[in-house]
Amino acid sequence: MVDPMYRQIAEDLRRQIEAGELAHGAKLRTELELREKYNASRNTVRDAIKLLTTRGLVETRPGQGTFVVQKIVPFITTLTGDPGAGSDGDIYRNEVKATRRIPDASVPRVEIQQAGSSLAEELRADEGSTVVSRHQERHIDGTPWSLQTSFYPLILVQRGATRLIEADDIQQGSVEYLGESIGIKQVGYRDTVKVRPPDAIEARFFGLADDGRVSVIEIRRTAFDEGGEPFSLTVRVYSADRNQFAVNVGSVPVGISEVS
Amino acid sequence: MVDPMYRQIAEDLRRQIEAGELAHGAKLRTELELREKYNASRNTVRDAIKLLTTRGLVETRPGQGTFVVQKIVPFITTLTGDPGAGSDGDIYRNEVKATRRIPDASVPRVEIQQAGSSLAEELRADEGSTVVSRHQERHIDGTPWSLQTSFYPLILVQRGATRLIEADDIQQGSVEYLGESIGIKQVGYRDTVKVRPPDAIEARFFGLADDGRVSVIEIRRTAFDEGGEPFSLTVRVYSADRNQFAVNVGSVPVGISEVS
DNA sequence: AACGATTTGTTCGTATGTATC
DNA sequence: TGATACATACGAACAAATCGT
Repeated sequence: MVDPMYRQIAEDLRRQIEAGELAHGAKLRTELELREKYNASRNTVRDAIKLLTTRGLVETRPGQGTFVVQKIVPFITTLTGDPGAGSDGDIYRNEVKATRRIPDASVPRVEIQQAGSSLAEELRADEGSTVVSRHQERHIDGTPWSLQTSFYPLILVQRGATRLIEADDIQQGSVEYLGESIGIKQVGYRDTVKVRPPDAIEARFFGLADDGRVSVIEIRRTAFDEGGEPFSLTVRVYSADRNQFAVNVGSVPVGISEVS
Repeated sequence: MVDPMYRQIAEDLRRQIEAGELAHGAKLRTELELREKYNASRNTVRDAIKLLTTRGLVETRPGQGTFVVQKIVPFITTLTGDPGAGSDGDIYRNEVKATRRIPDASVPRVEIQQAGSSLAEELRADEGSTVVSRHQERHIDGTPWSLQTSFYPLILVQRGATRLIEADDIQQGSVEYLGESIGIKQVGYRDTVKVRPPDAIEARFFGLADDGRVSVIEIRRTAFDEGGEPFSLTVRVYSADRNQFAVNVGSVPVGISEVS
């Protein structure tokens, strides 16, 4: 009937945090002290703390102690925008500029690959057909923000969009570049949003605990040309605890403030 | 230099799962068997399994064993739609109908509350002003799908939209009802998407482990009238492991298939 | 730079409770 | 009811990270 002891301890600590008795950033008592206070073993206290860490309430630092997590100011990205832009770094630049933060995108890592079944389906290409992938790490204010990989059918390069296979940032934005170089016009795009645990690379890049506690948000953007055919796929991955997303439909007043 | 043993064990099990040596739904060896295989203590084996659980790879069932998680077919909800509709149950009905699943919404729980600072700001009302809240549990095919709470300023009821305070489903959709009853026209809406750990109520409703392993997705939809003023806020919460969301901008071909 | 004190991280062994078959 | 398997709890020891002296 009664909860296990480690849950009771966790609940008591949670209550103290919610009630403000333990402020953000404050240090909890040490495991030895809590062990005495609750008259439990150190392992049981540790189980309670582990529960709170998976719930995102506290974090432990070896050699220092356990601390109530700081409140993070989320970064908001608007997914809806100009149907003819925004497939690559455009939204990135606009959003970052608007909020006066300092952006930084790494030099693209360009690879030539064969499309797997999933990628081929999303680009409506044949499985095994050749694609160009451009991978970038993106930061804001020096902290990791997102990992981005864009895929383009190699045919676009053969038709003249040769800069796609150069390891340079396409400053004007890839959508504009494709329009100017080979006349592809983007008339729309579709984003799919999904939440999943991070893989090892993502955990390291975002500085997340590698125990899958914090999720990442994956947004896949498929861009369509005038014929309704997809010509690029951009996959962006964000840390779920620092990012929010907005979707505006119809007429929406500007300057909606951020919510907690 | 080397990883702790429980991580090595977890890594070995993960590799087996990824490689398909352990199929979806397959039962792992018992903790005692794994203890012998890896020459470790049972507690260490349990630490390894715990790591895989938080990563969403396996689940344990008392008295039965540990199993590789089944692949879940995600349910996709499109956030972009008609600017003049979709604030309440409309999208719900449309989406569910289109995919031939069986929807079921509970009778609304209607409450009269005072707006807190956050809610007041989102509705651009005064803090402490009175609002109507309508809360519903929504299922698909009999399984829990989302928790939904809509907030309306009480002034709308006083102006004649009296059905807002009746504990009946508004079959025609609240947006249409507000238009017909008191002439409020929705010209747009804004969704904000955020990921967070579930609270106790959400964990129980979605059947999630109550240790915060699986996140929930919270979508707050603010609806705006012709004057650009917000007149309703709908908060929907989904389980992050079974749901994805789509955003269409511009001209996008229909019938994009679901991705894994 | 070195050292000791403090604090969390890992690993073991053991015992008992609870859920399932 | 008994057997099996996971859940909880205790105690102990050593390792590793951090900090102040």
